[in-house]
Amino acid sequence: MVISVLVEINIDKVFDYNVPDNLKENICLGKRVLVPFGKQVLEGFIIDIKNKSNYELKDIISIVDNESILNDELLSLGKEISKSNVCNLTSVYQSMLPVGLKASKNRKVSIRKNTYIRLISDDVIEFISNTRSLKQKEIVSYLLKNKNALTTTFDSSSINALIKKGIIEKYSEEYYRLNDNNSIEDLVTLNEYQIKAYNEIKESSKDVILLNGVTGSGKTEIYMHLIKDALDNKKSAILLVPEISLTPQIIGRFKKHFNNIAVLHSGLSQGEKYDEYRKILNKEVNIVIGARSAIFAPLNDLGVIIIDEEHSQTYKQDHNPRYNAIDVAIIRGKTHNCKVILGSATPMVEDYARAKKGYYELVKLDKRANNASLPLINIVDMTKETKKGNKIFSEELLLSIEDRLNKHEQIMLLLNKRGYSNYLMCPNCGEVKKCPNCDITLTYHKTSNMNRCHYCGYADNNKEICSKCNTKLVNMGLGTEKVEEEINKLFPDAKVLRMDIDTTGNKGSHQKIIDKFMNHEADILVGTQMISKGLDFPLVTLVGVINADTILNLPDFRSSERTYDLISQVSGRAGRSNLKGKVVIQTYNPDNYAIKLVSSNNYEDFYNEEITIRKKLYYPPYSFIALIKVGGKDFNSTIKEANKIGDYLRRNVDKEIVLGPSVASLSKINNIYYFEIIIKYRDKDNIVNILNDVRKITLSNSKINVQFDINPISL
DNA sequence: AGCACGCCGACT
DNA sequence: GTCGGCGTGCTC
Repeated sequence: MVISVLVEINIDKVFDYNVPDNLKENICLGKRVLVPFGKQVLEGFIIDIKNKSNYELKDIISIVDNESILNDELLSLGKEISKSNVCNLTSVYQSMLPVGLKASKNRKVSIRKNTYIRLISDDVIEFISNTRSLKQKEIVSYLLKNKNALTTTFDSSSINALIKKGIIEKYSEEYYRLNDNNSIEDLVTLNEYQIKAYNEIKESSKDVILLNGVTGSGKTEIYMHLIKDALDNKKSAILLVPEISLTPQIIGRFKKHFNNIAVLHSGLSQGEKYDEYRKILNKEVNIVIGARSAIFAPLNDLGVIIIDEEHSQTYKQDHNPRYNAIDVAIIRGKTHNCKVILGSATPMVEDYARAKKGYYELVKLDKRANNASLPLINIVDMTKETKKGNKIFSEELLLSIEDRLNKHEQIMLLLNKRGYSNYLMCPNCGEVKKCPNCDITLTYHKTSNMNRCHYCGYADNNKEICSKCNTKLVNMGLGTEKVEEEINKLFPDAKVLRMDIDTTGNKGSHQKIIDKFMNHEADILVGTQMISKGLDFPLVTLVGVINADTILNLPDFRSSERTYDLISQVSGRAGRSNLKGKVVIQTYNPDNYAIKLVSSNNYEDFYNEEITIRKKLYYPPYSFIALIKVGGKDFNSTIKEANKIGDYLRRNVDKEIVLGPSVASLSKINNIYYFEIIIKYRDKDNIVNILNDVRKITLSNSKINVQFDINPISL
């Protein structure tokens, strides 16, 4: 017997091994095996079973698993993902699994076991009447009543004596680190709007349903009812939630109504994740709630897949394999013949377009469940404020902060940290230099002193003067740390918390900051977009967006969409209770449609504006985008290779647009130079095939490293 | 990924 | 002469 093995290292080749007779019986696709590999010993997945091979074969060493850990569905799903995302197959399989089940020779995740004792003798009654030891009598009579007992309940010498006499035996049983069996409460009944949406979902004949419900409209309750329906039909359900929203509160809400839930997210330890996953493998759960990779949960008979906050960027993995959990959900939905529900208050423009075109079902939920009013949104024109000398905070924001501090209410200040990527802006009129070809913000490169377009490679060096009003341009770039510092200066008595990548490095620190703020141990929370999602602080009555333009001016065709998303989300943080909320948005672009329309809470109008721009410039949904990144140590030879790839693509595509290569946004990392090629295309299959060819060709070129990002979430 | 092989310069 | 630098190629 010969098996094909995908070894744990990311090598783009499959290796064949011979299976010795004594192991044949337990060979199964999707199990892991231990194999000799050169001078190493590695683990790998069995991906094929056959009779012969063209190679001189070595024997496998052993079989790691008793049961397959990659079932047939995952095996073929992995192949599909590796092809459509132009990436290595091993990495796809590995990312489907928790650490404890990945192929890896140095895996160190243990199964927790409890040791028990139980009776094995038939003459127990006789033993009790004959023995003199009180302790042993106590153990035996306990076991007559209770079947088993933890070894720790009794002292070990008595236990050992009983084992020696053949009365009892020790055995061990696995247990899960996280275990809860709550009493279950009935689901809350839906209000009339929720029922209408629910019925529309149930009656739809479409595979994918976009549930567009404003914040607070009660989407979660609808999810619960859909999940219950799946369970009632003896089927299972997956619910994906952005990592950051997977708080104990939201998990608790589901556990209140359902048993048999496995939870998968990065807050768990490796062992906990391993145990949660094993609950799925052992068919002990029928609901999986988790972040991106939970889409691979090997549940059988899926009845529904729900993706909450479907516009969230976190569903796309930002390293290899760059899969998008929504795409995976749709594939799995087809295989299981179950519906995929995409929920959001601010859907991805692409998905909304698909829904409007009828590819997806569009279900709307416009009413807030608890009749809470939306906060008042004020837009402050920072060009006017700059003239008054207010650089970071506008008068209005400062006055509002002071007012809330006096009333002992809380304040959240948002500043997107990605202000890092510097751009030049006119402080007088807010003009930002854009590429004449792409309508994309130019990025200022300090080293070369040039403004560059990361899409097409356009560059100019007019960095000094605004083309509209001849004012000297300023370099934009402001961080949360600076804001915290300024607040401390201006309001020395206020207690300030800061939440960003730098203050949430340790496990649990994220939750700690949230808890502190919740307990009113601080008055002001300064943070990046991580403060914008899902948090519910009843005392927050003011939200300030320090600079709404940081995202708006990112060199990315989705920058307006993201600005709209972020501001509408953070606005939802203000006035969640009976206290009236206020939002102050500081911007140099008060007339920008994304900013204007978010203040009137009008997604539909925003969508209509955005989609015309997308159409004009042939951006998604009117095209697909593929990003090819070419990295190499030597600048000149790398650009040469990148050009070769560009030429190859231009030769092999027809109507599709190939842009670049141009210098990547991060042009040099660790002394490796990066260039980017962008393809805008319609014919998916053709491009995927060509890109897989490019990958094959470039793999043998050790001078360069080529990465593919299909439908990148940011450019 | 890790290891051998091989082709160069530097050094006791 | 020989030690060791790392670029290249191979592992069923």
